[in-house]
Amino acid sequence: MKYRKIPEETIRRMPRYLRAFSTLQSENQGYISSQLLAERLHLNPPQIRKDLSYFGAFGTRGIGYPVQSTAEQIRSILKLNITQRAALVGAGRLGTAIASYHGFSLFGFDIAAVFDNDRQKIGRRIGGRTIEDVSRIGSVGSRGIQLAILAVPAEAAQTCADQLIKAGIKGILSLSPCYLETPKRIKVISIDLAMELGTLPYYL
Amino acid sequence: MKYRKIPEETIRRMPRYLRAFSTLQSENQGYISSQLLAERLHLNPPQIRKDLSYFGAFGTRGIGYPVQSTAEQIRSILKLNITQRAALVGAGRLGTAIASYHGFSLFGFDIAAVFDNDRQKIGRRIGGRTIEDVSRIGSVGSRGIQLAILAVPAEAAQTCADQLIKAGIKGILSLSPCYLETPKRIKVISIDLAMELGTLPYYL
DNA sequence: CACTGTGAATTCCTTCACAGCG
DNA sequence: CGCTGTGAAGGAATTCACAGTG
Repeated sequence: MKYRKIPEETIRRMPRYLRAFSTLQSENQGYISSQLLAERLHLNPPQIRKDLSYFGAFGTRGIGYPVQSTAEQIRSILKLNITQRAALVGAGRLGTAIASYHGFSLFGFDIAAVFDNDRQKIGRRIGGRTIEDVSRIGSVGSRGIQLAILAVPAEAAQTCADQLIKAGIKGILSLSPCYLETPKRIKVISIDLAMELGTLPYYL
Repeated sequence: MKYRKIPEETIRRMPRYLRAFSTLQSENQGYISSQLLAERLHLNPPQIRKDLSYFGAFGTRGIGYPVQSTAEQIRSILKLNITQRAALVGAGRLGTAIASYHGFSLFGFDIAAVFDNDRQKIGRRIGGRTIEDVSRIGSVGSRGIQLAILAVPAEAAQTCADQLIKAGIKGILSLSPCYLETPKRIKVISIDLAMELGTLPYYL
């Protein structure tokens, strides 16, 4: 396909494809058609074919997509073929839940550091990591950490984000209910549970 | 404006507007222009004007939107002018974090019940509520609970969802990394932190 | 005059329909 | 033949440009 800008929405669906292909890998499936994959993911077959085709022709006509190699392809497109180290900032209840959540490893993430500003918490261990003083955030650059998960109170979020960016962080997943002011080169994904829940009553 | 279908995306932005207007209320601002609001929310002014105009003409030409009454309007559009009771299913680390998160109250949510299947946890209190046995989920209907937050392991999510729906739940916010099979009348919002994080390395 | 409200234009994304290939 | 890959069509959301109004 001649080059066309890859839609943002396609990128957002890629991890879904990867999860599906990972599952198929563990089921030892050899091939999967867009039809069958669509049923699993509740998408339309052409959507899947178009999405994947943005990155090249992975499929075999008449048969489908080879599970093994397509999984690898998607992993390398998303740069998840190498272990991605992430720092977790905030070791409160939410941070603790995240630190002990094993779902990240499927995508090759490694929560390589946990920071907090509470003297009580520093030095304690959660999810197998020792909580460090937030003042040591500057060390992430030298530790090969480019991503951060922010699970701090809204008031602290902007300050933490500033420190993280100064320390060389390139992408942030924020769970604080506020907008972060960041340079354009930094990719920020923001999730606010209350806001997501806020749309539900409308549909009642 | 003659009737036009309200875009899904507009609905998704409404809680953002509500949060902004709530803040403006507490700052005792009388009016706000789409221009200024757009700067706060990092949106374009016409976007905001169009979104709000789907629900009627709330603004005053030459001045802007009256903070107090627009906030009330949005609250009633989203059905957040009345207290919305929600059940939390799963009192693990994530559930505990959610139970003690105060951000929901800004939108008028009340976590009115917490369920878990772990005998160890039943009877204990988190976030001011007593954890109930998941077998009592059927009681939500009679307790005026129409919404649920699902924070259980992926394996348990579908079963819980089925029980919730049988009990009369109309909307679900799921934090489990899996697709829920539900009747079309049920609104489901699904958030998978690992998948959200999964897009970040792509942009590095 | 400064703002909102809104058709029209544009951009973006999805779906279709079928050509192309194993 | 059965599937993928893709240009073209269709649909949805955003942005523009300006008419309308307190």
